[in-house]
Amino acid sequence: MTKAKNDKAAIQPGQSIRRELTVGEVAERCDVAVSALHFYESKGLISSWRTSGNQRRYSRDVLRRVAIIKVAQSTGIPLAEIRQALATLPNGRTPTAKDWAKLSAGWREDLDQRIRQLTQLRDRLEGCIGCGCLSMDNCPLRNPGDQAAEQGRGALYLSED
Amino acid sequence: MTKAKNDKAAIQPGQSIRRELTVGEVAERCDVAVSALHFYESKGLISSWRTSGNQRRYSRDVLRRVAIIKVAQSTGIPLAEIRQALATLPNGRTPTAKDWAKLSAGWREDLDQRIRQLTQLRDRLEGCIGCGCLSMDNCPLRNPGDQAAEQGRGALYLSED
DNA sequence: GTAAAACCTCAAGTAATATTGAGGTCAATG
DNA sequence: CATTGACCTCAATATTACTTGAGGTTTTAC
Repeated sequence: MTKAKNDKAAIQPGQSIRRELTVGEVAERCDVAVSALHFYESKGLISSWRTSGNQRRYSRDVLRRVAIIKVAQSTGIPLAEIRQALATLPNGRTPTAKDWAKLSAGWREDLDQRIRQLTQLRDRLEGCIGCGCLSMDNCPLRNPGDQAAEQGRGALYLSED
Repeated sequence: MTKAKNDKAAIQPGQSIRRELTVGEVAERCDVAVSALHFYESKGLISSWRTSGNQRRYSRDVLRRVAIIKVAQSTGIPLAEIRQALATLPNGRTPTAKDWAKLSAGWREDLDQRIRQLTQLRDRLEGCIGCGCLSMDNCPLRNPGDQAAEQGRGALYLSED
C-alpha cells in the first residue's frame, strides 16, 4: 500500500474524518494480520461491509474494537467472552465513551479477580513450595479452604508428600 | 480401585512410607486424568519406571511435581517452560525443600511480572477506555512509552480513534 | 482360576487461535 | 491496458494441552 495519504490535511474543516478502512489498513494500524481480522470477523467480534468488488470495508470503530480485543486477550480473556462483551456495544451507532466505559467496567472486575488470584498464588508459592511445608497438613496450598479455591477446577492439592 | 488401604497404619514405625504409586493412584490424588499423566510423561515433565508387566510406577515425588505443574499452569506458564523448570531438579535423589525453593524462585519473578502487567493494564483500562481519552494523542494506552510495553508483542496501539 | 478393574499403546479427535497456501479477482499505477 | 499489489474464499496446517477409542494385557478380588 504505502498510500500517499497526507490527504488528512485535505479534509474540509467541519467535515468528519470518516474514511472507511480497508482490511490492510486496519491490519497495519492495529498490528494484526489480515488473516486475524478475517478470523475475528468470522467469530463475530468485528464486522464489515463489502464494496461492489466484494472487498471488506470497516468503519473506524473497528480500530478500537481490535485494540480492545488485544488488551482483553493479554489479560487472558478468551475470544468468546470478548465477543460477548463487544456484543453489548450499540449496533446502529458508533459507541460513545460511555459505552466503552460500561464494557470495560466488567473487565475491571475480571482483572481485579485475576490479580487477586495471581497475588495469592505468588504468596503461596513463596510460602509453601519454597519452605517445604507442603509436606504438612497445615499447608495453605494443600488446604485451600479460604477463597474460591475449590470451585470448578478441583483444589490444588499439593499432595501429602 | 477403591482399594482397602488403611494399610498406612500398618506400616512399621521407622520404616519410610515409600510405597511406589500406580498411575491411577497418582491420577486420583492429583486430580488429573490418567491420560494427562501419560501426556506429561511423554513431554518429559514427569517420569516413571515399569513393572515386569509393563505398568508404570511412580515415586512419591511425582505428586509434588504434578501439583507444581498445575499451579504453574494456573498462572499461565506453558508446559514447555514448566518442563524446563522441573528439569533443574536433581535427577538421582528426591528433591529437597531447597530444590523446590530454587525452582519456585524463578516463577516468583514471573508472577510478579505478570501481576505488574495486569495491574498496569487494569489501571489503563480504567483510565483510558473508560474515559474515552483513547481518541487523544496523550492517551497512555496509545502511547505506552513508559514500561516494557513495546517489546515483543507490538504496542497496544489503542488507535487514533 | 476367572472375571472385573486397571493398565498398556498408538492413532485420532477436540478446542482455541490463528497462519499458510492454492487458485482466482479487484484496483491503483505507469 | 497491463502489471502488480491488495484482496477474496476455502481448505489445510500449526500449536498447546489434552481426551477418546480401539484393541489387547496385567493385576486384583472373589
